[in-house]
Amino acid sequence: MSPDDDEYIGYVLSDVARLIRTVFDRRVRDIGLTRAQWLVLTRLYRRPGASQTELADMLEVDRASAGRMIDRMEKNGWVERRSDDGDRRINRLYLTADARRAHKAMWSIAEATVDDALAPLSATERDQFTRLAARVKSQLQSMAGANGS
Amino acid sequence: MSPDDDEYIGYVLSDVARLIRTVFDRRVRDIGLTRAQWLVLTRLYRRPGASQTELADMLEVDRASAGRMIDRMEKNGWVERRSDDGDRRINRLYLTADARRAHKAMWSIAEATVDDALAPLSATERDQFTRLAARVKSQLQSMAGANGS
DNA sequence: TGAGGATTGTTGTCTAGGCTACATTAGCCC
DNA sequence: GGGCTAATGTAGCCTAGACAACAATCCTCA
Repeated sequence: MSPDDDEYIGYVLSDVARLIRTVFDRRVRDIGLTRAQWLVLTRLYRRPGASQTELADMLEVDRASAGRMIDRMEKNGWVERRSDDGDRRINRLYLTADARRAHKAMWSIAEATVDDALAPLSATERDQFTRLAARVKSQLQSMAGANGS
Repeated sequence: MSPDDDEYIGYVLSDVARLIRTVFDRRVRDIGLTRAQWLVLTRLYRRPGASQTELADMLEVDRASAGRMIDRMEKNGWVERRSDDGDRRINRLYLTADARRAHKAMWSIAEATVDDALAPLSATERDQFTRLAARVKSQLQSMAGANGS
């Protein structure tokens, strides 16, 4: 493998993720949510009342990054911060009615986007691809968790 | 497939790419280049004297994004802008001696990182994974090129 | 009970990328 | 030549994420 090889898996994976984000964001631009924000939405839809740290864990993202995401989404009326009785450090997060309504629309766009992206693959290949990617992901998670190097 | 499924391929792929970037950047932090900057380096190593637009095309990235990347790398002494004789709009890009030296080191770190990430897969599986990802990528490229939707 | 350590969220500073609008410069064609 | 169009790079404004440092709060244990 050489730096000259455009098919190097490392390149390809970053590209795939960037392209998915770009395509998805373009498709849903008129709704006013981005892909990353929609991920927040799916998480809070399932677990309303989660704290910011819990949300960050679910998204596997920095606490600070999650906090800023919530800032944006709160400003735009998608998410509400409510204080926790009993622990004044915690913000409990809830979706607004608008957000709950948008959830379904966004999900079907997301599904269609991924379906389109995977269209060239057969059902079997999709399955293989998904399973292989999941294994790579969990390997990376342990590498990232192990404090680098 | 439901929003509740953490193994949804759409989630997994973004996660894989983000984790690779994080792990790689952490490993090479002391060198002073990030993964994205190292990608620039590999491209200019192969094609010294490329214009900014050509570089943007090679990276499949916005012209503006590429321009800012070059700003940062020029400031840090990795890249040089030289004006073109004959077309005053164009900046021709060249690596500095430092950058050419760093190229090899970065490449082996990149290779090791990807190798580690793919470690759980057999040789055959790696191959499958790479080929499947490449097909998904080219599908996404045509989707992104086709002006969204 | 009170001191020290852990947790939670925020802020600052950085890279990275996208889109739009724009000035400059080339090229082409009348 | 002169005017239109295309290409090039830049700047402004936005999201997104990482890391570090910090204040407020909570918890544990001596």
